[in-house]
Amino acid sequence: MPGSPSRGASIHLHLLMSTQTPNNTTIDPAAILDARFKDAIHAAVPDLPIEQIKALITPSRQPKFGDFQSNCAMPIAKRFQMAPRELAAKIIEHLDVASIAEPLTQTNIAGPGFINVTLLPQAISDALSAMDNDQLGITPPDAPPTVVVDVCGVNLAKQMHVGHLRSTVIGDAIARLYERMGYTVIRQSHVGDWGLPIAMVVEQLITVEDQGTDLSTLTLADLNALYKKVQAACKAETKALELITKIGGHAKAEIELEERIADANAALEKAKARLISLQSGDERSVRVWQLIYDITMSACLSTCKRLHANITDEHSAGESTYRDELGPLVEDLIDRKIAEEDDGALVIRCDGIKEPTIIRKRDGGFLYATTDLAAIKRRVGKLGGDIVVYVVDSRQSLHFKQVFAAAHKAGYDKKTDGQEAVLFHAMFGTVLGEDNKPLKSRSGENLNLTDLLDEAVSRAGTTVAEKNPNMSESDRAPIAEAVAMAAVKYADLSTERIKDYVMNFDRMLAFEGDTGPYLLYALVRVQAIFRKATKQGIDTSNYHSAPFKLVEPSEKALALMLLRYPALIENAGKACEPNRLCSFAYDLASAYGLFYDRCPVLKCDDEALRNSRFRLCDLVGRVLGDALETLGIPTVERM
RNA sequence: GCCCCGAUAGCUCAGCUGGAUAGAGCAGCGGACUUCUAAUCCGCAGGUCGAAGGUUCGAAUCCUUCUCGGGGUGCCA
Repeated sequence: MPGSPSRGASIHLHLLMSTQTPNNTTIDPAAILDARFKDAIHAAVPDLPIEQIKALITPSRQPKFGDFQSNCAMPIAKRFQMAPRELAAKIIEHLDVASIAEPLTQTNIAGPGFINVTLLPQAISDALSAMDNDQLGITPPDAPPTVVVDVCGVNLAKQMHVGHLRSTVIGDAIARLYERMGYTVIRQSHVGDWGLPIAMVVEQLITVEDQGTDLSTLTLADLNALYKKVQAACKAETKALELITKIGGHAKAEIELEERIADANAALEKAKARLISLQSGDERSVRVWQLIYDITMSACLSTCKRLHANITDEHSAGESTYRDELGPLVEDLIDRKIAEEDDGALVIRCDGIKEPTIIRKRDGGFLYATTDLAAIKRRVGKLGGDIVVYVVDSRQSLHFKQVFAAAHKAGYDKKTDGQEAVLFHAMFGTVLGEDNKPLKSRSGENLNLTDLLDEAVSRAGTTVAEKNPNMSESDRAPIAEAVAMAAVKYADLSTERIKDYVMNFDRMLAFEGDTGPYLLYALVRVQAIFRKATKQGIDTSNYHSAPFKLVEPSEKALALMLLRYPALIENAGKACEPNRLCSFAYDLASAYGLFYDRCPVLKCDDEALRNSRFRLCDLVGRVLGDALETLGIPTVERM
């Protein structure tokens, strides 16, 4: 599809049509208003086809305009050459919102034709009561689609760095959002565990083992150092040689370079030979490879666990697991004339994409596009994915555009029932250094993920100790850990994922303002009220069924905020944008902050009002807790 | 060359299908703790939404051109 939007908002449209059934039992005032306005518009403008009617209901920006507004009158008036305010009046005449909103009159029409609606307090209370259940008002679809989420994607013999943080944290959050919506979610970590770079490391390890080194004590840090070393050793500096030869004169330098290049080429040849022995199942090669795999995955999965990311061994589907599928897959593509030979290589050409997708090199080797095609085939055909989301660096955008198109051409995006899966690259921005340049792993010192997390915990520990001088060290440690993870993860999740990301310790580990710790703190304050109540002997057994009484503006604002939760989860999930949920969580916490300041709970003399506030606090705590859980951010009971 | 992405307050960022006076946080200034946890709350100040055109009742948002920055671009992953 030429000119298709690269932003993900509309990716699931066809899916929505097929799986989403309108919920008639909704209590969400915004949804009710939407339905009622559509009816009224239809009555007022019968010529407008029903499927084109949009009620355009949005929360009002300012309290003086009421709680919600409909912006429907202006575009319709434009289309039918009517006066918008007159049309608005006509819509109001046909509008039946008596059960949930204050009666609408001419004074509700403002500006060019906005229709302002103020909800009845009872309607807000009823809606809150209705959402006060285990699901917090979120209803799963009747036939839940299956979503495969490509996350994490670590490489063997390499420590996780900040780029993996993004894929892991954002990917896990997207998976959690889908799970929260009731979809079936399958996480897949496409581990880079195959190919020449790994063979280089295997070759090197076998060499040092022959020299007497005990491999059983190796750590991931050792492997990482080794990886860099062999990468450098195999890199032939042919360009430098050309340059020196061109300038001429430096005979000695020229000879040195030639020697180095010869060494590099020799190392490369040995690595290639090792790759072949590895691929053919040579016992020793495989044993060393397995050792590298185990060391890497053990370290990375424990980092995932520490990050509170639900990525485990069962989610790992390394490139090596596709090795036996690549040959047959390529044969299939040749047989069906989807792939063609070009200059010795095998390529797939797709309409609208200039660059062909190379799936087999001239020397017969396969490439990462080949593996990714096999992955799509497995994820759609075998795992039954209706949606496959790739949470990968934006620099891979052309690659995925090619692979998706190639998969489509080959029909690998068709499920067994013939339905086409939605393939979506949920790209995220490059991690930049303080100098605004991409952090390259080559130049990278001190930016591996474990160091970052340790630093975060250390800083959090200092703050926790300051705030809780009387708390024991053993009590402080888990709090510091949770606060640190909340800070790091929220910093990563709260910005628009497509934008480049400037790596900044102070910002990432800040504990004040719009941060993860702020959200934890808000939750702690909710919970503290109930603890204190018990301590003071205040009865909290009756609030669960207490009617909501929304007296103060701040508690009404808090209530309206809560009601937005179910729709927000759905929108954030379908767009694969966890940052929207972050915004919501922050807004909710802020609304609670104001409520907390303005509305005493324990000291409230009116028992009915006190119970209402208890119930409101309880609901805030559960929604905020649910939002944090959906983001994958750990919580604490005190801090 | 071609393709993709970005540009909003001093700094870091929000801004959902075009809506009313563009919002937060940090930094700055001024207030609020014998009070449900002050990791908090309130107020002040801070803007030519990169530039110029266009579309219309209405544009940070859509279209065109341009500037700057980043990335990618046939045999690495």
